[in-house]
Amino acid sequence: MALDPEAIGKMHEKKERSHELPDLPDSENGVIMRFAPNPSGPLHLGHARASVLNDYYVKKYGGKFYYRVEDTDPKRVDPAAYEMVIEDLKWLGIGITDVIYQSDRFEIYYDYARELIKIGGAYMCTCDNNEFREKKLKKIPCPCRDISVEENLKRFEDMLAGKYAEGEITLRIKTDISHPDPAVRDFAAMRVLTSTPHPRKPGVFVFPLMNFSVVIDDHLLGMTHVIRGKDHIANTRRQEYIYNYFGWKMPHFYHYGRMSIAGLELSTSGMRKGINEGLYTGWDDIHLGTLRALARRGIQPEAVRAATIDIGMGDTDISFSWENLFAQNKAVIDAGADRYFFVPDAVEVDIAGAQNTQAHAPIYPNQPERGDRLLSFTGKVLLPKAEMEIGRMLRLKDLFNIKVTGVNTAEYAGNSLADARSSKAAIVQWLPAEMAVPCSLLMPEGISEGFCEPAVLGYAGKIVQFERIGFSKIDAVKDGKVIAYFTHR
RNA sequence: GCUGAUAUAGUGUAGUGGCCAAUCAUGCCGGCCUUUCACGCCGGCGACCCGGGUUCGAAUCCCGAUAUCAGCACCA
Repeated sequence: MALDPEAIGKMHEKKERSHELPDLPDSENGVIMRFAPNPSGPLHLGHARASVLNDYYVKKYGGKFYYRVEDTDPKRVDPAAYEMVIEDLKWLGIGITDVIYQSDRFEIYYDYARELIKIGGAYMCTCDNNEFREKKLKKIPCPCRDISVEENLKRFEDMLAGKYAEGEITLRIKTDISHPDPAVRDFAAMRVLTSTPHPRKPGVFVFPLMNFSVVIDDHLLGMTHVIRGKDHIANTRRQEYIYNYFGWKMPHFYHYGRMSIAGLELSTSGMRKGINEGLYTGWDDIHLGTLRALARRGIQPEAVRAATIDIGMGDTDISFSWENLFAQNKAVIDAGADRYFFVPDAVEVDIAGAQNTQAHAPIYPNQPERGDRLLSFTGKVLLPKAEMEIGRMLRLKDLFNIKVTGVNTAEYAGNSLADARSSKAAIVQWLPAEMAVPCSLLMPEGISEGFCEPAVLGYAGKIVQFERIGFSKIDAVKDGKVIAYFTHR
């Protein structure tokens, strides 16, 4: 079979709406990157950016992509998140090479901490946290900064032996106490935490802080490039000290700007609070920006991916636009979405003067070969209440014209489509009263109750387009009733 | 307060000194197609934050102002 290469190219052009991201340096032999979230809940749109961007380059250049679970703060671990994140990544189509749990690596961090102390790159600080902070802001070193390596090592082993209580001691990286940026001055690298047991390692009570464990792992795993949010920009500067102490090569770092989403709670803790308070039904509540909420609404991973790559990794702060995501999603789902009638806020209408007949409505107008839906007319139909203005002429789509004569009555007004056109009659969706299936359409602003075609009962889990309403994901079908989530127009 | 970053149409994005009276997508408006307010097609609307400077020439480089954001945690 001969294929026209040009035609294939065009097909791709239409499908791939997102642009190419700029090249990465030192990528000739592949890249090693990672997605390293804190397992505190399921993934949301913000995580999508981090994971998709990194994944994009690993797919582009080849190499490895680690999902590294940054569970070094037991206070911020939701055990359920371990599994949820994996599910979400799978849904998003992220190609994970390996999964690393930082909570499996405490001994490694301890070893490198000892090394760092030995080479004078870190010290064990027993100062009060607030006092240290005040000194730091005034560029004054704390007394612990000058203790000997031997004493530091002793304090370190004492810490591991449990001789210090929570908050009594901190491993600090020796940077430059008068560094112009107060954020980098002798930052903390390890601490004791006994109040919250770690879900995976209940016996551990000495925990590394992110800036320490991240450097150790990034180096050990051979990370070549790191793309992360600009909230880490100061961390990169801090981490540079550790790289330099060990003489390690730094990966290339990129920091993208902040992304806000209009009217949407994006922090995991905020969402959790809302769920606990009953404000949201769960992690997949339609009002949330979690990937599972988007999935439930009928947003496809390809659309999230395209929208994310379209945004790119610029360091400008941006406001995420639902419009752009919906446009991407529409491009993905339209061709696969069969068309059906959904009559919201339905009224039963007797139509006088019409013969019993059958309507043939195309399942997908642009592709007649997909077939028709057969809708029988026997005198009574369901119509959207909003269309029922007395005296108005309506065209029942794929059937005939009527004239509204009362709240529940209408009369036959001919078959001519041309008449309907010339009198500017609205072409409306309708249902035979006897074959209407109750259907609740959940929209962000509320639930629209109505009826849909019986065939929709067979679409559980799929997306249809309710004509004149919009795309909808059939969430559940039970007891002959349809629950649908409105996706977008 | 200190440190750093950013500033192109409603939104997102391209553009790294002349080819930019500025790209693409989305949005909006108009038209075509159509028994959906979908898809598709055609046309249109709409932007270089402000002020200096460098240069023959700046959206692109420099300085300043303003605004926004991030960090200054025993979070990530």
